[in-house]
Amino acid sequence: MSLDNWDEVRTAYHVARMGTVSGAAEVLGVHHATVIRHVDALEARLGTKLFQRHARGYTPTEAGEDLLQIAQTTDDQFTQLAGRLRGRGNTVSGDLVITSLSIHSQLLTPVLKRFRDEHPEVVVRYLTGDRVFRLEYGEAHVAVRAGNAPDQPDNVVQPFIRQHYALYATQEYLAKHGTPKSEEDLQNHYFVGHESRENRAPFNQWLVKTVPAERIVFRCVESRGQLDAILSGAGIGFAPVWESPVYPQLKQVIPPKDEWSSPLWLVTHVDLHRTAKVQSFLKFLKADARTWDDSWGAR
Amino acid sequence: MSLDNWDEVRTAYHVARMGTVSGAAEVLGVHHATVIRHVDALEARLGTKLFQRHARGYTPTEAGEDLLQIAQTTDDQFTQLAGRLRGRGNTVSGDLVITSLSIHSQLLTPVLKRFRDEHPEVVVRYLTGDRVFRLEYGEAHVAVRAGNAPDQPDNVVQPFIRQHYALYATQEYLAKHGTPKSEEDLQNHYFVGHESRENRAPFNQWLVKTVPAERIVFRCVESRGQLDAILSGAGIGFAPVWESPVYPQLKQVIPPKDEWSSPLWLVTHVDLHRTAKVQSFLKFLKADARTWDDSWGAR
DNA sequence: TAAAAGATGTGCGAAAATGCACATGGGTGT
DNA sequence: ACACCCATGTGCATTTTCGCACATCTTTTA
Repeated sequence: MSLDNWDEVRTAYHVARMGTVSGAAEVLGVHHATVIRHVDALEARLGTKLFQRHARGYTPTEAGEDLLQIAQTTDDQFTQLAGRLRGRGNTVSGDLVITSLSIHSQLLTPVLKRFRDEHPEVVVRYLTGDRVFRLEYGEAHVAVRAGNAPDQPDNVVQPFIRQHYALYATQEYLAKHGTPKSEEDLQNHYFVGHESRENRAPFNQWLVKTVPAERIVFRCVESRGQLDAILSGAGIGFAPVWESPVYPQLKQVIPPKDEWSSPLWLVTHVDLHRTAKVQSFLKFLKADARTWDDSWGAR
Repeated sequence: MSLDNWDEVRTAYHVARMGTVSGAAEVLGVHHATVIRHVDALEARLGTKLFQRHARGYTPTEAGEDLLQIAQTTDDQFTQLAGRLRGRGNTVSGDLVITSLSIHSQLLTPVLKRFRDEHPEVVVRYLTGDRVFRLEYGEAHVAVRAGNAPDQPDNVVQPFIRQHYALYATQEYLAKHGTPKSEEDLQNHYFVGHESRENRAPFNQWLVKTVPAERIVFRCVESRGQLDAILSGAGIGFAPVWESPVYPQLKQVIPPKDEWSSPLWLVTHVDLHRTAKVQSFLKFLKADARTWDDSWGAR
């Protein structure tokens, strides 16, 4: 059995430090009767006299000196802790956890790097993966989500950018199968697509609707896998327009259409949305994003 | 401003450890509503979210993790402290502080040494000096006092031994001035006595009454000084009978009288009197004292 | 799919802790 | 020696805190 009342320890600590009940009461901002009762209760619980009572005040016994020393370090540590925690609320430091689908890694990583350049005391943790990291469990501060606007109750959702898609193929593929002359001509080509026809991405819906199923010859669940398939010359497929500059071998077969694009959302948990760290990052991210549209020629 | 409510920290600590409010409430033995209110109050005071709330429980934020670590060590230290303090009440260990006048040092030191042999985990601190160390201020556990029975309200007083005094002189003095044949013959000798005629020691009162003032030629305040004066051959004087074996050059001029003797008292503060350590020492001391009377031939 | 289990969160009555006033008692200084 | 000052200690009224019951929501299981 351990000490189950830390406030009484704190009271006894101040009594030992001050030497008098009255002095401790003043420091603690409580009535001296409260201090007496705390000390009495603590001594009764421990079965040990902590103080020698006399007319000049309370003198710590051996046990009281022992407690004084322990509680002194505790008080120091708590003071430091309170300083850290209070400061943390209004400073941009510590971990900044961002999450998104793997496909957005190349888009976000440079921004994260630049943000860290401006805030060196921040440790960026960028979580990507198949599963969606949940803000409710404190797994991330900010999430970048695609598709329809999320409507989780405790999430703060902001529109980020529209993600424009176009149809790409490699030079190698086009040399072998020719370049589609028109959209009708697409029916004679081979495609890389999503494994499931049910996928809600707008360009996937368009593909399913436009092209015969047997022409979608390479299907992946992961966007990254689809990109790899296109890069290997397996067929024509969708890729974000911002990704094409990275792969010179990709040729744009059909330019982006508005109906293919899907919005990206910035999502934060309501508890963390107001913190300086998150606000600072969101502001930085949106400012940075404004420069993207120009360089890609996307709206 | 620091953390002024350690119990709330303790509550938050258990929440962080358990991961759920309900779990923490069970461990703490309180209602889960209390836990929620503690955490809310602590977060409000700190201005920082400590936990991410969700349907599965409370997940610590960065700040919560920080608090968890600090409070973990605090809990460990308090547990150890409680163990030490609880044990101390019933075991014979730690400091044992004894005080007496300097004159009793040679009497008590051997007993203290033997007591420590039986209780090696005890550290004996033997305070002697001119001033009386006060039990009320926790300066000592046990005091050996001479004279009338002390009647301080918070002190537990027990009779110890009677201290028998006799008149001594050195061989050298007796060779020079002769040995008193009778008590009347004392008037022709020289004496070592207390500086003040008012001193309440019974043998001093007897001396003042029996011997002309001009025959008390060497006067000291300290008993030790008087003994040194006798040893130097300055005159005849009183010394405790138990001290004579230590100094072979001392010769007993007149054997002890009951009216010269003064009682010694064992005094303890009421708060410490019941502790095992003090009780153990008192018992040991009284048992040891029973052997003294025999060897000194005193009653 | 529906129900059961377990978690958080809130209004209200009960209980406990607190503050206040006053008594007591020793220490200090004139 | 006396009075004043400061500190401890206690009964009582008040404020605060706690526990209970119930509502709500999510996850899991039948």
